[in-house]
Amino acid sequence: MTRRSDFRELAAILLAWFDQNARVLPWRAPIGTKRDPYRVWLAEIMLQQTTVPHAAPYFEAFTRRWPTVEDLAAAQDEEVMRAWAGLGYYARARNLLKCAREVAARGGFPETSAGLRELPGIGPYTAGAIAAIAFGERAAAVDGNVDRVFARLLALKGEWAAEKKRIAAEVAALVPEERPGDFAEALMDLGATICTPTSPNCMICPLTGLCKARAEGRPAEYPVKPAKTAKPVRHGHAWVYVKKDKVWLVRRPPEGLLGGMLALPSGVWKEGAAQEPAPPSDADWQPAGEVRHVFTHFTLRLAVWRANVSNSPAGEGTWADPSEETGLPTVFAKALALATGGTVRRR
DNA sequence: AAGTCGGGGCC
DNA sequence: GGCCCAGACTT
Repeated sequence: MTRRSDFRELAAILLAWFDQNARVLPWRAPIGTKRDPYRVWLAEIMLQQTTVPHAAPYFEAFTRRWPTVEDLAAAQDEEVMRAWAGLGYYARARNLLKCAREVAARGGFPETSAGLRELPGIGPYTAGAIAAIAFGERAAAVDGNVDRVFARLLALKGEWAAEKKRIAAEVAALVPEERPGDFAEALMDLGATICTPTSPNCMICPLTGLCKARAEGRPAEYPVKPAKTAKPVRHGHAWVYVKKDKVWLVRRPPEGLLGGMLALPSGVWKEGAAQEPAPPSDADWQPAGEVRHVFTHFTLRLAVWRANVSNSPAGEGTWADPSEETGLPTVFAKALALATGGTVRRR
């Protein structure tokens, strides 16, 4: 464990840097002013494994449409899933609604990290971030930025899972009594703007004098992470029923990949060789091309088919205007654009 | 500890 | 093409 004296000035240095260099972001408020727990929570959920530029317009749309947690709790599931389309990791949206309803029922957010941790979709990082930023608790918020910053500060070379545990302990010990939320955001801003993954700008880093990786001269070589396994390829087919200017959309089952989302009819996607096309019903199916889409743990090659019909297919579904439809996950938006000659609509 | 779960920008 | 990103949840 690092001796506390090594880093005893770290928080003060970082906060002074933050006072001059804090990013201005939609979910933030001027330093020293009170933060709305609902907005902090919503932003933290949207930002899980998601970049700031990607999440920002969704945050604006959600807070405009549902200004309070009670508003969101009263929303229809389908409306929230539609509004989340394109943001990814759709279990977040499902948990977002569960969480909003629990919070509305209990009359507000828990005000401690331990209490927040009990809510769906709130893990160790998010609980710490909300507790520190919205409630001023002396809690640590260790995200990917903070892991990287401390891997470099300490020049950690060991097994990554073990090093992350050590980092969590180090950061927890360094959170100041005053301004714990600013400390959390300062570390994230430092990681996002200076101590970046591939080319850290040590020349302007306020912590350069404390950084062991910098002293070694090779900061970009940290953190040392295990090699990732190759993605397999899965093949599938998607079926675009066209009736006049409308297309047939279905809703996916509530759990699993793209769970609860609007979708094109699409069979099971299998690893290995391309499958024989097996349309859900007979029609004059014409090939529209292939969509390649990369998911977290596999690559999909989706053959897209189109047929003009005059009646609705069997089963649950709705006719939608493809030029106006914004509720589809990206893979289906791409497939639909291919079949209809349109473009992928995104906010 | 490993696998599941999205999407997009950057190198 | 691989990497990363304000990670959580399940097994």
